[in-house]
Amino acid sequence: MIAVPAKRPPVPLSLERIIDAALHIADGQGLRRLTMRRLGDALQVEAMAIYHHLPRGKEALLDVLAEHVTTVHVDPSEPASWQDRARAWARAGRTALLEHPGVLSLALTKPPKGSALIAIREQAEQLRDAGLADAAGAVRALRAYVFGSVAVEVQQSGWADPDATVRDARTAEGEREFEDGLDALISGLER
Amino acid sequence: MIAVPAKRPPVPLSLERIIDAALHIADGQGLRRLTMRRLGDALQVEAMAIYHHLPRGKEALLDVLAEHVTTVHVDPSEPASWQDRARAWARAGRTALLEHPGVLSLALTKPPKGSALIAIREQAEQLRDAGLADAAGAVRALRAYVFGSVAVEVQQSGWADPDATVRDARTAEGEREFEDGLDALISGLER
DNA sequence: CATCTGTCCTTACTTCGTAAAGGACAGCGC
DNA sequence: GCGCTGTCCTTTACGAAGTAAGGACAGATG
Repeated sequence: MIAVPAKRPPVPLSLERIIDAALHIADGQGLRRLTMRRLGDALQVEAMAIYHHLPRGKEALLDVLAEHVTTVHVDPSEPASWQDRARAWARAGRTALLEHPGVLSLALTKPPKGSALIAIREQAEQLRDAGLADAAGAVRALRAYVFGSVAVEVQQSGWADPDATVRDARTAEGEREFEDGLDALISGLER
Repeated sequence: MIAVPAKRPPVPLSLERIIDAALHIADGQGLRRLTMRRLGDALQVEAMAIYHHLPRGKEALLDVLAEHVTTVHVDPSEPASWQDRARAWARAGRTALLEHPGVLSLALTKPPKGSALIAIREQAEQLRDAGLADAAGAVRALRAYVFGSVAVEVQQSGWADPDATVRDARTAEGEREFEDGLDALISGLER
C-alpha cells in the first residue's frame, strides 16, 4: 500500500462548486442535513476548507444559497408590454425557486441581498421603462405572488414530508393555476 | 448557603406553556437560537423535561409551532357572501402569521397537519356553502396570497436582518397593499 | 403504610460549527 | 539550486446542540 499524501483535492474548490454541492444536499435530504462536514465530504475536502471561500461560514453559505435561487434575469432587449415583462419575470422566479425546494424557506425569509437585490431593481426599471407607473409596488406584488404560489406548490408536492412520495414539485396543474392567478394579478395591477 | 434541591419547577409544564415560550424565543432571537436547553431555561426546567410533553423532540416542537401559527378560525354563524368569508379568512391568516415572524419559515414550508389541516377544510366548506364552485382552488389561491404577502412584508420589515431597526412587521402601508391585492384576487376568482 | 404513575432530572454520547495553528505546494527572486 | 511568500487545505480542539437511558421524587391510590 503506497501511502498517498491525500493532500490536495482532485479538483480545486470554488464558490460555484460549493453552491452546487450544497444545493444538491439541501434538495436531496433537506436543509437540516446540510452540514459543513457533509458538504466537505461531498466536495472531497475537509469541512474547514470551505471557510477559505466563505469566511463567514455557514451563515454566509445560507445567504449565498438564498441569493442564488432568487436571482433571475429577463432579457430586456426585445420590446414588450409591461404585462408581458411582468409575466416573464414571474415565470423565471417561479422556475428558479421550484428547481431547489430545499432552500425555499431561506429564499422566502431572508431579505434580498447582492445580486438578488440588483435583479429586483432591474425588474422595477424594466417595468417602469415599459410604461408602468407604480413599478415598485408591482414588483412587490409579483414577488409576493411568486413566493406564495411556490410555497403552496411545494407544500402540496409533499416535499417536506419524510415519507411522502416525493413527486416533482412542478406539475401541469400547478403551472395552469399559476398562470391563471398571474393573469388575475396583472389585470388587477392595470387599474 | 442552603443547598436547595431545586427539584420540581414552580409551575408545572404544559404544552401551551412550551409553545408560548418557544414562540417568544423564536420571535425575539430567531429560529436558530431556539434550542431545547434555552427553551428549558425559559421554562425553569431542564431541557429533557420537554420530551415528556413532546416525545418526538425538536421535530415535534417545530411541527407544533407551524401548526399553531397557521391555525385560524372564522365564525360561520352569521351569513355572508363567499367574498366576505374569503376576506375574513385571509385577514385572519395574515394576522396570525405576522404575530410570529420568527416561525414564518416553518409555516410557509411545512405541509399543513392536524388542526391547520382541519382549518383548511373548514375554510373550503364555508366557501362552498356560501356558493363558490371551486372552493378548493380558491383556498389554495388565498393561502398562496397570504403566504406571499406576509413573506415580503416580513422581509421588508428587516426582521431577519441582524442589525436592522426591527420595526414592527405590521405597517399601515402593508395592510393597504394587502387589501388591494386581496380585492384583485377575489375579483379574479369570481370568473 | 406500601406501591404505582406521572413528571422531571442526571448523565453520557454523538454531531455540529468554527477558532487556531500548521503543512503542502506554486511561483517568485536570487 | 535555495529560500520566501502567499494560497489552499488539514489537524486538532472546544463549546454547544439534540436526545437515549435510567434515576429520583411527589402525589394518588390501595
